[in-house]
Amino acid sequence: MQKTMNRSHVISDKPLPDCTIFLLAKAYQKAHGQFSQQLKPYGLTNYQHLVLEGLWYQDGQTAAELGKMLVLDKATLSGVLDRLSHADWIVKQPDPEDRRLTRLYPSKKANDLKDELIELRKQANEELLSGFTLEEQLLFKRFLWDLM
Amino acid sequence: MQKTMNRSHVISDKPLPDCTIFLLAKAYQKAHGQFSQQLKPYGLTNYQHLVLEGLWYQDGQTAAELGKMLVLDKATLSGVLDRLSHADWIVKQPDPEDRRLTRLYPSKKANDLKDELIELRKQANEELLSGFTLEEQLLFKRFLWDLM
DNA sequence: AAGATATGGTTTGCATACAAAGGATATTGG
DNA sequence: CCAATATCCTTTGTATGCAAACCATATCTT
Repeated sequence: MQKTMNRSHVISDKPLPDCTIFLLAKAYQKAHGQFSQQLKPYGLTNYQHLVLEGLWYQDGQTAAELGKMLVLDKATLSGVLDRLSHADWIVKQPDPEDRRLTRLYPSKKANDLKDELIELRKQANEELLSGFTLEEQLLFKRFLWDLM
Repeated sequence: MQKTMNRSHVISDKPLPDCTIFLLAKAYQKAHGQFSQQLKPYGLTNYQHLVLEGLWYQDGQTAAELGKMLVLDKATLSGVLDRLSHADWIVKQPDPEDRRLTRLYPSKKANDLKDELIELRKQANEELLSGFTLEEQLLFKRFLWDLM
């Protein structure tokens, strides 16, 4: 019932070591998990934080614009925005010129925590890459960037 | 400390380019999306395929063992296994020695498609990394590996 | 052996991801 | 000017991801 070990040359008893998709998933899983822990005290999720950063970068955006910028599906974004506005992190304001549009703004509560929350992300990134040299970090980010 | 070039130096009108967590998420999003498209004709999802690979690598595993191997939460795995067995991709067999355990086996249907499905993953990985040199590919995988 | 504890697996609850359909609101073409 | 079409956003349905609560079943302790 054992079928030799044709493929999947094991590295330290883990399988699929040659599957980059798997590695990507797990690297993301780890980064996501770490950051979400740090966001917990604020009652924010990763995507909610991401949306806030998007709005700090450019407020008054419509949901569609934000979705393009953050590469988020409209359906996904719709729910995130809903929870963000209910928790008073953002304000949804219908565009008077085109009533299909909803323009988005960070709330006062969000702006009061802006510096703190941006710093939090920076530190999370540094922590994530702390095992790499500066050169490796740049190379790694370039690789990720090129994948998109 | 070293907060030279602040954040968000825009590259081609996209924000947060210095956020590795974001880049990781999007790289994963892309890889995941591509592979899931290729799996669609088989009626399999990425995680379902992953579980099958895990069982081909070592069948008769318990859900807990598989979860450790694939770094999947047991709650998540529970649902995946349920759908896999309902669609006749795997067989759940309670362990007679310890009735808490459920041992998992690929079904005949799964084994008949084994080579095809493994090849599919290989090609998806090659496609994903096709823009990189062989050296870059190795380096990139090493980086991902080191993150875990 | 009985109670406490540990382990395996499922279920629940909430937050995504994404396809697909739907509703409201422009815009456009004849 | 109106029907066809396009756009924005929401809703629905399925598949995760993970924490937490929950059974059932060992195992350990006394």
